[in-house]
Amino acid sequence: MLEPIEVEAAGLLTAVADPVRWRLLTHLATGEATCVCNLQPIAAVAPNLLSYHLKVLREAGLVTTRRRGRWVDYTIAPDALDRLHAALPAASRPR
Amino acid sequence: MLEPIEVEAAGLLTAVADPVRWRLLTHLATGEATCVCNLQPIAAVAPNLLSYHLKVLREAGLVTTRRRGRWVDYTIAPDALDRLHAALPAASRPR
DNA sequence: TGGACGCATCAAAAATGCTTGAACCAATAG
DNA sequence: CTATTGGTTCAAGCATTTTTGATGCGTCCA
Repeated sequence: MLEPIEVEAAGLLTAVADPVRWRLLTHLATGEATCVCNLQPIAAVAPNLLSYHLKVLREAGLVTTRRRGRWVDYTIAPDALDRLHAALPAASRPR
Repeated sequence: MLEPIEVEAAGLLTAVADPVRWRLLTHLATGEATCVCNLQPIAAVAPNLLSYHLKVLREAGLVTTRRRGRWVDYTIAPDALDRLHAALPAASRPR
């Protein structure tokens, strides 16, 4: 019996529970839009693999993208950090 | 190049990024020591599997155990929730 | 219009994590 | 002692993720 809240929580946490994605999100946490080429040295993985990890963050709703000419800028979602903190276990959660 | 802080963070988050362990920790978050037999209905998994998940939480330092007769009580670590919040990505983290 | 650049997608391989069944240990009860 | 109860550990199977190499797609520049 999997409650919706814990599926949501576990899903969000899974998205950041990876060193590469954690680094990416930590960098984006400044709020600045950053093109993939500038995220490359932060992720320190192959380009296609970086794409994969960004997709995971995107599908978790933690980042948004916007094409700018040849580049694609990634931006942290406004509520991303709040949602992550809310996803952590906490005392006296209503069941 | 994996920095210690992100290994620690990813490790902690991985430990809670599982529905069963998330439920366990959420229950323990009240601070009450609880024997495995009482955690059983919360986890809703086979006894040995519950043991496995508790071990993961234990090795992450999120819970502690104490034997009481035939039973083993699990308690959330005092700093567990703080450490989890600190493990989330945040803006302007010192590099 | 051809080529280069930035990035995404795909399928298959490798790694990791979860689950299961059985055996095992510690503590109490009979 | 022996049996039972509460938990743990182990090895193997299964599923999900992560990684890799190749290919494709949109945009810009010459």
